[in-house]
Amino acid sequence: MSEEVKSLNFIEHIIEEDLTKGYKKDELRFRFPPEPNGYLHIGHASSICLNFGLGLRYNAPVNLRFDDTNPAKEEKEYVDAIKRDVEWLGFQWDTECYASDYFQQLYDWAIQLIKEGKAYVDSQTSEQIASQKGTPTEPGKESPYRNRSVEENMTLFEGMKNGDFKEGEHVLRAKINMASSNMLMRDPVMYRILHKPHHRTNTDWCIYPMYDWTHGESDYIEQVSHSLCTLEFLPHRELYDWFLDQLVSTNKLRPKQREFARRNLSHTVVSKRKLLQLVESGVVSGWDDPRMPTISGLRRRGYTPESIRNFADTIGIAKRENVVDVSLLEFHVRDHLNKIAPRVMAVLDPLKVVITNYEEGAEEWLDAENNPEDEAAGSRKVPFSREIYIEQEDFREEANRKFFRLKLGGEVRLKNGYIIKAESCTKDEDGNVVEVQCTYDPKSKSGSGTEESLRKVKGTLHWVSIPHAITAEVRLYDRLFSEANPDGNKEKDFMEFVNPDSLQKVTGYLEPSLQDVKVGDVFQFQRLGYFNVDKDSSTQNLVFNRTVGLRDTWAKLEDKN
RNA sequence: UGGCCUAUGGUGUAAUUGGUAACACAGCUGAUUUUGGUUCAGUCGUUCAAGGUUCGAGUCCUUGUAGGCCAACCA
Repeated sequence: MSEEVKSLNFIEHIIEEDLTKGYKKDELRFRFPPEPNGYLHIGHASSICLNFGLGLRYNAPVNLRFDDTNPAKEEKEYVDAIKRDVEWLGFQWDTECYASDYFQQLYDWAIQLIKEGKAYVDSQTSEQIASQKGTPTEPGKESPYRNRSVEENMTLFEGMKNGDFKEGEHVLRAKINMASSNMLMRDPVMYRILHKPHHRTNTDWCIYPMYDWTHGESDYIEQVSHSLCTLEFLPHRELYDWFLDQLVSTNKLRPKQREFARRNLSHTVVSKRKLLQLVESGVVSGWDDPRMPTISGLRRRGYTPESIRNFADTIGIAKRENVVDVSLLEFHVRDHLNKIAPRVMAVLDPLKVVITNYEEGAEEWLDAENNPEDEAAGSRKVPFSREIYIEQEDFREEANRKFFRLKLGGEVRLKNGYIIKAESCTKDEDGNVVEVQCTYDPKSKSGSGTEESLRKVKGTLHWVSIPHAITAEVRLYDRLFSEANPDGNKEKDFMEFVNPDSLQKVTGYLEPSLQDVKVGDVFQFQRLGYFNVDKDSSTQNLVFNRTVGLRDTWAKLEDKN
């Protein structure tokens, strides 16, 4: 296998340059640092693939670190879900880390800053502090508490830690520069009081470090060489570096933060807050609703880890604003499923066909190939009888030459079966066709090798024998949002673009081989799309999700007319 | 009216670091096909604008334009 020459993204360029400038390869270390306050989505998948991909590329360890500094929002449930998702995507972390493991070290370092006169306790309200912050165009004002003595700061900070104060009474701030053009450098808060139990440290602490005071220091503790985050953290870099400047020792590796653009996907939203809103408003059934762009939603929908990784690989990483078309994701899942999904026959919108010259009560079991892309997949038997279902849209009383399907007087092959000819049809009082009467050519059986079986007819239809069919609930999904970029509109809230028809449930008639499927099994319902077995499924009540439809050039042709 | 970031086909990303603008998806033709799927062949279309440096600019410089980020005791 020859190594394909693959171009590097800008992060890889940075690393390559660092390697030439003295970094040693075994010093490289990365991390994926989610906050456990929600489920991972496709945007995170991109970040996961970036960090773990780098780990694979450079044979470097990658930590999974939970940024758990805000007990008000974080829960163990999310920790577990995140671990499950990363593993499912196929990655292995080196060490499972928690920012909360560093609370004591962070506290000790904070004491050090206080002693060096680089941090102080501010006793104003958050409103007062905010009002002194200034604006991007005006400098801020210094707090009246900015020049407290080290002793007073020490006493107060210890009091904060010991629970002597109520929430909001004091905060610890870094003493930097209230006139900085970077708002984050205007004496940022390092600690706040929160009398809330933490999912790991319980009530050990009632002061919690802020993101900026935690993240770079955690990277430093773990000796992460390249700390990659999204572009909105770019202004934080100056502060990240300032904090590191205060405590980095020269014999240890100094982490560097670099930023990349988050990936947006068309026809959906990728923001935990907005996804939470969809869950809480009941628009979707939960974080793993198959319409959700969460990793758990995609998994339930039938996406494979390979397809998501290939997608992330293809879209790459860069610094500009982007909205990736969801059709690219769909391409990758089709691409993978085409190779692995067994083919079966299912009818979702049935029309009864009676084969008038086929003996009543007779049945035969026909050979059917499981996957033309994979000979090793073998074959199975499907039952055939006098009465079958085909799709409503596969029959028209009359149609032009472009219509390759069944029409009166026309012939069509039943997949894996016989060539049939439509002779007549019956309609209900509204004029809808309710049954088609056909004749079949007994010598045209698929694979029989007869001259008739080799005849070419233009159309091939999938079908299912009515007496043998089993039923299932089939859930058909459409895009969750009607707008390509639902959160790109300044006047309208993204919730206004929710597609009310994103879920349609129908009863499907399936070939009986589907009786014993397991949750998660994937299939191609021939000519319809890829489907998997939903977790709501039981032996009595099968439930399938449509992962994605097949490419449909016929539908496009129809749309044009 | 501050600071910072970004700008390459419809979409996403490349371009040996100043040397022929390409890859994937989408679109369109056609061939193959017992899935209007797959596969194969072909096709369409790109450097935000204006100046400048240079033998040569997507790449460097200047100015402009457009978009984004920054004023949580969130991350």
